[in-house]
Amino acid sequence: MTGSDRAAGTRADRPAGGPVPVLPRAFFAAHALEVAPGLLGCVLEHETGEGLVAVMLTEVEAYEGAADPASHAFRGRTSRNAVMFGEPGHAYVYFTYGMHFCVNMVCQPAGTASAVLLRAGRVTDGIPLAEARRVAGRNGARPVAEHDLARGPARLCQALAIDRRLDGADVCDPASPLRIRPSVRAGSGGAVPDVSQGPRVGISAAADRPWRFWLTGDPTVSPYRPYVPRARPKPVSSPAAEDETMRG
DNA sequence: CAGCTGATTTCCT
DNA sequence: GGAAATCAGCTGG
Repeated sequence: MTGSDRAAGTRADRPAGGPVPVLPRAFFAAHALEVAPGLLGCVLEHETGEGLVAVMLTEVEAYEGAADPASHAFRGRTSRNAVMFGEPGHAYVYFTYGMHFCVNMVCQPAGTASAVLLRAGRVTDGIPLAEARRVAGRNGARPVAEHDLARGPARLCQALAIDRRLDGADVCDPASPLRIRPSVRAGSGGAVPDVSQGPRVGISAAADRPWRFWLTGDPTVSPYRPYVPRARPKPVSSPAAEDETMRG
């Protein structure tokens, strides 16, 4: 590497001597339904000791608070969702299914819970590092297609190494390890991809609200999966085992 | 390709 | 005690 001339400088959209471009906090102070489509095309970056991985967002979902039964904040503030009630422009990271992290961008002024779930993106920087993270911890270690690196909310977090330590991180702070840059698709002069809208994925409540937004036709958008209740994990298979209370 | 299942922790009723 | 803003591996058609 040549050092000073091109360090982190593969992009020419940064004004010389100016501040690092990040989305202003006012952008996030609005309603999630307004913020969500505006996030498409923006770039989320996470810088760690391993290096930088960046993804251009291609799929998001809006969540309200008290008025949205599908929101984690629907039943009020808890230790898990506390960040959703705070200042906009911070990351709300939660852990689910015993193994996965998902990341949201907090919207609305402090006191009003609202957020946008980041569901998918296209890795634009640090592809080898993202690949290594995605195959880590697996035995078969089959290669991951480039368009699958951040296709899905938990995969996106794994590619970016986002975990609960980043819950509350300020993505509007240029000095933050996790930050978000403005859209690269606006004003480029080229064709602007269309935004599609449809129901949110994997939720049982308010499943009819079309609050999911994605870039039409983008291969990194996750497949739509409606909510389906799962059958009981272990149905009775032995006739003599009627004593279900035996576990104490 | 559609459908099902295990993994595994946090939160809520 | 059970569901959850999920994913990967496997099965069968």
